[in-house]
Amino acid sequence: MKNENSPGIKEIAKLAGVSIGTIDRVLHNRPGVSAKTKEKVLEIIQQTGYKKNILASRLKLAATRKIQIACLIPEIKDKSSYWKLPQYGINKAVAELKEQGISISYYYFNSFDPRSFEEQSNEILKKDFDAIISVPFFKTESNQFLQKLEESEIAVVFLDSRQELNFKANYINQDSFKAGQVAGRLLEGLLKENGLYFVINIINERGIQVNNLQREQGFRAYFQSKSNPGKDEIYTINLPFDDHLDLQEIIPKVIERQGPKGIFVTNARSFRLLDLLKEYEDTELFLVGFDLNEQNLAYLKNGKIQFLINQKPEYQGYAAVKGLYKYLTSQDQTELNIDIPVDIIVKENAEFYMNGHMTP
Amino acid sequence: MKNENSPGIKEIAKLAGVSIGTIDRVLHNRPGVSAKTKEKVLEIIQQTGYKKNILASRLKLAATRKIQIACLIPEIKDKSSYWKLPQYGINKAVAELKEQGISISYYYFNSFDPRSFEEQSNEILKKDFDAIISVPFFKTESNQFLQKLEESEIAVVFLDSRQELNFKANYINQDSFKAGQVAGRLLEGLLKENGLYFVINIINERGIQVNNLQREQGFRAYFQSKSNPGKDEIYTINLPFDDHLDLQEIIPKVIERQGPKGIFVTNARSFRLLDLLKEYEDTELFLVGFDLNEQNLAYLKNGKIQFLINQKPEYQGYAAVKGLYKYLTSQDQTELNIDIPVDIIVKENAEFYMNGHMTP
DNA sequence: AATCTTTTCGTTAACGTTAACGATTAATAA
DNA sequence: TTATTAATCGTTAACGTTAACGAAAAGATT
Repeated sequence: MKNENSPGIKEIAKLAGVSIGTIDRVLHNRPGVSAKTKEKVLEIIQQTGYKKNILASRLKLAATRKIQIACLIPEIKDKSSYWKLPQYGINKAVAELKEQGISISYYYFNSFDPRSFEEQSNEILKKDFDAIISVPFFKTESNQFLQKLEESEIAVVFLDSRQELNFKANYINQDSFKAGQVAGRLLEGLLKENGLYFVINIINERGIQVNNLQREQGFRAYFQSKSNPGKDEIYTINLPFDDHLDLQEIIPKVIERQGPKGIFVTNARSFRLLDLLKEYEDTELFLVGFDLNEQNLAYLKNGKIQFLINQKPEYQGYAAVKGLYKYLTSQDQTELNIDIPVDIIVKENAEFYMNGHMTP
Repeated sequence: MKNENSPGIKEIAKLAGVSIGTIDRVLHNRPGVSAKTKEKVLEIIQQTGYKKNILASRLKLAATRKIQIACLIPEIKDKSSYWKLPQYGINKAVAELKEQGISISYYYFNSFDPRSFEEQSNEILKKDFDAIISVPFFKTESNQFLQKLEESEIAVVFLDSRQELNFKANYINQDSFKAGQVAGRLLEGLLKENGLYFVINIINERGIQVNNLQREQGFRAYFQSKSNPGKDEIYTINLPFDDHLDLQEIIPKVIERQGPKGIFVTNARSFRLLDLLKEYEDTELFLVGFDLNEQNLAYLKNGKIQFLINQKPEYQGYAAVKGLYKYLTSQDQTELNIDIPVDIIVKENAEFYMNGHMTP
């Protein structure tokens, strides 16, 4: 059962009339080989289509120097923090790649404080990491970080959200605009023509997040693209969230309107809204929200939330590590940019997507 | 950056006071080691939690004997055959595992002829395969096949559908009952109370397929579980499909009824139905179907189909190979049984799921 | 021309596992 | 007892890649 295997370094050496040491030097761009022989070797590599055996390579390297990845994400304050989810996926991927020689180091920043991001990113730069997984929360600070990383040729993958930065980076995240469009489609199906809609942005002291804004834009774009646009009413309500939500604004605008209403909450906190709307249970609300946290799932189960959109945070982390491994071992960058599908969750299919199910 | 690596075979040998050859014999259950030393070695393996390095193992073994997988699926007649999709995923996984030493051999049967399944499965049994990927289309023939495979301890993974067989096997497929429930939920959202529904089973000469039946059952179960069951009307129509669909039955029952109607087509052929209903365009139909074939997607795009359910056929094949590899190299069976999520597809998120997107 | 640098290259020992091949000891037969 | 066979075990070379080490050749310096 011996097969015509792809050529190894030994075959290349024989064909080029040199030793495997020289081939290795060419492959790794190390000095100590004359221009002439280098050219010859590269030609043979081209012709034969030599591909290094990652198995053998990692077997050797895992014992000497691990692939070191740093992960810089927001602090995980409580047990149900969103950021536990990508971390779960990252840890899973690292565990799977354990014997390939890989290590992960976590750094945390305060998501209300750009300076903490800067401090932590500087800590990372002091070390000798091969790649970074992070989140483009703060525009200027992310740009600074990217600039320094570009100089030292360290790969970066951003999770969760995307914004225009001055340096190219890799993104594994959901297209929030498209997610907003999907939300529009789903609510329209429930309300039909001439619907009444409310986009609820739950904002913090730093204002609205880029993800949420893009979701709203997508939502509105969906209704604009209808054959009879303008027949629907869409209102945006920005609710500040510090300790608690203040419903002063929402009560007259939403509750006191007649007929069915479509509510689109652009972040993970739709459950907060519903917690406070308990006393208005007779209002006919249709709600689409984001993320499969415990509270949202409870409302999905009892029918207060019709649809949830999942952005597969666990898989984002998982895919980032796997993608980086592939890139660092094979120079294959294709898996570092993933447009996460807009998963639609209803009561009946919710279980599949919980507990960090890692299937596509 | 040298790390406390998990112990290798050499450490075990030293601790047990024997040579690595003996350890290897114990690990592979090969003869030539006395009961006493075997016991001792096993104890050390227990204590240290030794795990073999798959990297090194496959590096060695890939050169001598490949992992050989046979895949027995229905014939692929035309370019848009459903069975091209799992095959795509299988080939992708095999390509990724190429240097690990793996090979795939395809066998095809005629899905209308159980005897062709039997013949092909006998062909497979003549060879020396390590594992089988197939489809439990024919109950008695699948049972026969499983029995013979069990004797020779060959692993089996069934894709696509599930039915009760006399021998245990692994399944990577979507729970069709749950998919039917989801379809019920989606159509109900569009029709609201007291809806009028039609379940369309498109059947062939061998009768209704098990998947389709389970989907119908799930659909009906959904409406049974409503708080006010019995208010909805649900009719089942079995349409024979040989060369073409005959709409004689469907016209009076569906088209001539007043008001909006929900249509649930339990297989991939919803486009066939719509092809024939072109002349009745003014009827208010809401349609949920299965599978992202080209024709269904076209109807999704132009709004004739509201929702499609995706069963990720490419991923099923992909996961089968990856799961088998993990099982055959690490005795880890956990990835051989996957309950594929019921992906809900609308016009706005369809693109993510096309072209065999392999992300969870 | 002889010595010293520098450049260029081949040799070799690992990484951890596998399995063929011998070597040693124990068990049986003569 | 000695010869023969069987059971038990250690040694070794390989899988393909990596990189340290040192040898040889070429170049520069007195």
